[in-house]
Order: sequence, then structure tokens, then C-alpha cells
Amino acid sequence: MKRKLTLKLIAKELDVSISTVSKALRDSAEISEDTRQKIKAFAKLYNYKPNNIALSLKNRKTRTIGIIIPQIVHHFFTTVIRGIEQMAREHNYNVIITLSNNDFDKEVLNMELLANGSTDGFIISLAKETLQKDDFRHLTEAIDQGMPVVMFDRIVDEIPCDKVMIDDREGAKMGVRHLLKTGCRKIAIITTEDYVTVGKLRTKGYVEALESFGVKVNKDLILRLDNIDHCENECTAKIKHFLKGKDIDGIFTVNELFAVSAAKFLTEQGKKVPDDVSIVSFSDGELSKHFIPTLTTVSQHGELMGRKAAELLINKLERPEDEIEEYTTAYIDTTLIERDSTNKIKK
Amino acid sequence: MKRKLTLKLIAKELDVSISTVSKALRDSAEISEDTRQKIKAFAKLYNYKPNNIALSLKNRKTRTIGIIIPQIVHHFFTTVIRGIEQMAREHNYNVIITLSNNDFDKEVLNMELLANGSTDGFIISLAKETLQKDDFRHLTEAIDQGMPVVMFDRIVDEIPCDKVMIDDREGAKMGVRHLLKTGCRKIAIITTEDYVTVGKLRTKGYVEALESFGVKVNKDLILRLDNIDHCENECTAKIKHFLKGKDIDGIFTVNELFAVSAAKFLTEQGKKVPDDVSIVSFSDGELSKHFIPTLTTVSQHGELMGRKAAELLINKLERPEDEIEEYTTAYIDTTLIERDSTNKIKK
DNA sequence: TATTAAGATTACAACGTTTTCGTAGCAAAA
DNA sequence: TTTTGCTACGAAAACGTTGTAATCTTAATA
Repeated sequence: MKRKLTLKLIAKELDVSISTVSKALRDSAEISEDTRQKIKAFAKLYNYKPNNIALSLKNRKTRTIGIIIPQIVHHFFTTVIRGIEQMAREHNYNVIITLSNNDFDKEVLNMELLANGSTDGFIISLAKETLQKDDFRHLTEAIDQGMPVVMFDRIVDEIPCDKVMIDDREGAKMGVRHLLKTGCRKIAIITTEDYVTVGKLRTKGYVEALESFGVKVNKDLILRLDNIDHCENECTAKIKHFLKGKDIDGIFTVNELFAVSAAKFLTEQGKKVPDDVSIVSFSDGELSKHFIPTLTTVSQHGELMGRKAAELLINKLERPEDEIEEYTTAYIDTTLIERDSTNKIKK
Repeated sequence: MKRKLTLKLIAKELDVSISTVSKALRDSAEISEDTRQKIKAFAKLYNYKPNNIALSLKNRKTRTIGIIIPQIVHHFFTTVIRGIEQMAREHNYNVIITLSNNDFDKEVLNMELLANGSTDGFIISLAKETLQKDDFRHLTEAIDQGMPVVMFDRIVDEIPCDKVMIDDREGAKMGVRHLLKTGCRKIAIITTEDYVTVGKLRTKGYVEALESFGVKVNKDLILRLDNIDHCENECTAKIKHFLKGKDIDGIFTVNELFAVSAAKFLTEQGKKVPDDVSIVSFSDGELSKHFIPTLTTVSQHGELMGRKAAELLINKLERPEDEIEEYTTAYIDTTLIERDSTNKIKK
């Protein structure tokens, strides 16, 4: 097992000092052409690469971005990560990903771990438990210590940092308006409890869309579910119970899974999608594309979101020391993707 | 922006030496009870945490595992990562994930980057391009430099390192035998070109299953597709062309997407799944669970795979210096998950 | 010949730790 | 009084870099 090549090793081998080697490799004019060539040739031959850890220690910079997200199995997060990855690479940053599993303690632990020198800044989507607890000390502490933080998706307004959000309200509005345009008037929504920001905003968009068409909001057509992640069966049951015998012609859901559950139940009940009931879902993922019928969705562009988040963070990391703090909140637009779960728009 | 607390700062503040602080915090018996208490109280109050980078440099260990995978959007990789994550956390290791995008150069680049001190070892699933190029110098170099490597899923036999594999042959065999047991005899397979190891092995399992039932293998019932990732439309077209007018009663596919495409086409053609044609797919993912009908699949247990890979790597990392090299290849068993795309087994 | 300037190289500190070794101070033993 | 042994602490090196300041050579100038 060969030891990794270091400046010291090269220096000893070529009988010069460490400084000379370092300077030669960085093309310093201080070093004579001769020596420089010799050293560079040697380094190349033995494939010398500077040790990142040593550089990080010296520069007090790691060029590493820490990502903290609740779950990686969600297709949406996966696309966001890809966006972050891209932008990071373009600017020569590394990326460390850690998972909170929606657990408050794990989120705090992960942050502390990464904050101890491993990363220069964070991109984070909060754990559900953190939102419920309403405890954000780990975030404010990191920020106080000069670690830039960018929040995305699951954010909280009070924290002073850059934020990237889907325009959930506008997106939901667009989706529901699409249902309205195709002629639906009795539109139900399957959403989450209000403490999940995105659920709240999407519900708001739903209401606004209805109002813009002069349709009265009917509380009986709103279903709020808890605990999206661990409940598949429970949620499905509640959805069935909710839909049973309801007189509706459209459903808007805040995620794919709810849409799929609803569609399956309707089919079981002998109703046709989209002819009897049309469906639009938030979050464009794999399911929507391959379900029968394919689902009309409000697409979130996670990749763009990731890119934007990374861009904001890198900006902060590379801004001059003395620049005044200033926080941006960026909104990523959504797009309506028409598929087979809705009818054509009526002229 | 407060500067992070260091031993030096504490030392100055309490008017003792750096060594004293370090020792006190590590509960060394050399330090008097008094001083120790005082220092620990101070450190706790100001939330001192040792700097990881400095520790890494000192110990020449980072306690970080590097993961290099082709794509994160694949549900399977996502579950593997979760497994690795779990095991890593249990042993106090960190995890860095990088993506190769199935690109050879990017894979090499990523490895070099991480090999320069950022990680103690690698868990890798090779990029498709790497397999095609048949160039593994980046791997052997890393291994030569004493970096343990664990390969999973997409592996290559010649490299001397630990490996974790799905038992693809056995899994496919089980899947196809299930079709046979339910009465199918004219079974097609939709697989990949042979340079993808897993495709090759699964095809082999298919053949063996048929033979074990005394069914003759018919080359016309084998479809080999290229380039799974970027071809959705193209693959779908080829699948349609392949199935058109074929007299079959069962299909085995090496991934979900192929199964879904096939099922959709069959339905279009007025054939019923599973009554006219039964379907079994490798890789149990989100699609299989929610497709109509739900798909019978050979589940890969990605999480287990990740755990095993991490376990092997950590073993290597923590083995005593002088232990002899010895490489393990672990096989992760597959499970058949019966759903609605196959009939009940005939007695 | 003595001085200076330039060119080429090296020494050293620093980043934040841990750890080995050394040494004050002091009490007990000789 | 001198020696020994212990306690409690500090100095310094090391990990691998980089950049500043110092030093050494050599050639040109006065």
C-alpha cells in the first residue's frame, strides 16, 4: 500500500525544499524555469494531487455544500439534488448529502456534524418534525457562525436567509383553473394539514382559483390529510371515505400519491377519468407519466430549483467579506402538463 | 459573524495552554479535577465542537465514505443510498454522494476529487460508459493507493475488491418460474444488451427457468434493448414492434419501465393482463405498486444491498494495518412480490 | 575590491487538532 | 539536606498546504 504522494515526498526525492515544490507546481515566477520543469514533470509522472483536507484547513474553506433533506426516495428531492449537483460542479464545489428522515434530532445532529468544518454552507429542506416543533435554533446558530444557509421547498419565513420556493399558490391556482376551464365546477381538493407550508399555500391557490371563476368554496370538498409519508394505507382509506358518494366532477391533489389513490377508487366505483371526474395533481413524477390514464400535473421543476438554490448559496460564499447582508427569496415557476386525466379546454 | 470557537481561543480565554484544554475536554487524568471542570463548563457554554477538517488532517482519516453512482433518479439507487446511509451513521461515518451521469470522464473526475483526502473509501456502481470502455484504471489506482473500494450492482469481476450483487440470475429464474407455475408457456423476455452485466445475468436466469420446465427457448421471444435511460420513446416503440401480433402468454422484463410499456401496449391491443398475458418485472419500485394492474415483481432489496456494501467497506477501513487482503463477494437475495399482473399458481 | 541588485531557494508560521515528552512544584523518603 | 516520585501543566511536533520573509548566490555596478 503506497503512501499518497505529498509535497514533502517530492521535495525529498528531488532534493529541494517543500516551498520550492509548492511554488513550482503553482507556476510561481520565483522558481527557475529548470527546476520548475523538473518538479512538474516528476509530479505529473507520479500523479501528484494536492490534499484537499490540508487545503481546507489552510484556507478555512472546503468548497463543499451540505444538503440536508428529509428523504431521498422522493422523486422531487432527487431532481433538486441533481440541480444542485450541476450548479455546484460548474463552480467547482462538492456536495455532501445527508438525510434527516423527517426527524428533528437527526436534522440537528447532521447540521452540527457538517458545520464543524465539513461544509461552507447549507441547502436545506426542513424536516416535518422541525416544522411542528417550531424550533429553529440549529439554523440560526449556523447562520450566526457565518455559515450561509439556503432553504428550499419546506421553508420558514422568520429565518434570515436566502430561500427558494415553488410558487405553490400560483401553481395550484393554475391547476384548478385548468379544471374549471375544462368545465368542472364541483371540484374537490385533497391536501395536507396547514402546518405544511406547501399544503397550505396550495389550498389557498385552490380557493383563489374557484373564486376567480365565481364558484363558491364548499368546505365539504376539502380533505386535509396528515403525515403523507408513513400513511399510505391510512391515507388511502381516508380518501375512499371522503370520495364515497360525493357529487364531484373534478379533483385537485397536492401530490401524485393522493391522485393515484383517488383515481383507483373512482375506477373501482365505475366512474370514468376524465369523463366523469377529472384529476389534476401537483408534483410531476414518474407515477403521473405512467399511470393509466396518465395524469395532468402541475410540474415543479425541481432541477431548476436546485440550480437556483446552489446559485444563491455560491453567491453568498463568494461575496466579499464586507458586503452587507441581503436575502433573496426566489420563486420557481410551475408548468401545467396536460395529460389524459383531464378533458380538453372548452372554448 | 462570530469566529468559530477553537482550542486556542478557549486556552487564551481561560489562561491555560492549548494542550491543557485538549486534554481536559478528552477527560485526561493528567488534568486536575478543578481545571477540567472549568474548561468543560466553558466549552459547553460556548458550544465548542472540534473542527473535523483538522481532525481529518491529523488522523489521516476522514470517516467519510464516498458513493459514486450513475444516477440518483433511479429509485433503486435511492434505496441503496438509504441503506449505506443507515449503516454509515451507525458506525459514525459520513457519506458523500457524487453522480457520474453514466459518463466515464465524470466518474474518473469524481473519484480523483474524492480520493484527494476527502474520503477513506468508495462504494461505487459503475457508469455504463465505463463498462463499455472497459477501462478501470481509476479503480485500480485508488485501490493501489490503499483506498478500499466496494462495487455494487454494476460490477466487474477482474477488479480486486469487495463486491455486493443482487443474485440476478437466481432472481430472474424465480420470476420466470413463477410465470411457468401459473401456467404460462410462451414467455417473452424484454432485456438489455449483454454488456450490461445485470441484463446478461437476468437473461441467463430466464433461459435456465425455461429449461428447468422443459420449455424450449425461442430466440424470437427475446428482445434486447440498448440505452435504457435516454430512450423512453425509442424503447417503447421497439417494444410495441416486438409484441405486435406475437403469440405469447407471459412476459418477463428486466425493469419496471419495460413492463409498464408492454402492459400499456397490450391493453391498447385489447389483451387482458394477467388473463391473456401475465407479466413479471425485475426491480420493485413505485411504478409497480401503483400501476393498474399492480405488477408482480422480483424485489431487489436495495436497502439491504446498501447496508451490506457499507458494512464491507467499514470492515476494510477498520481492519488492522497488517491484516492480509481478502475480498468478499456478497449476494443479496431477491424476493418475489406477487401482485395482480400474474395469475394464481396452479396446483 | 567592495557594494548592490537580482534571482533562486529555503525557513517559518499558520490553519486546529492530538499526543509525546519535558519540567516545574512539592511532599515524602533517605 | 538531598533524593525520589508524583501531580499538573506546557512546549513542540505532526498532519499537508501556502505565502511571506529571510537567506544565499551570482553577476553587475561603483
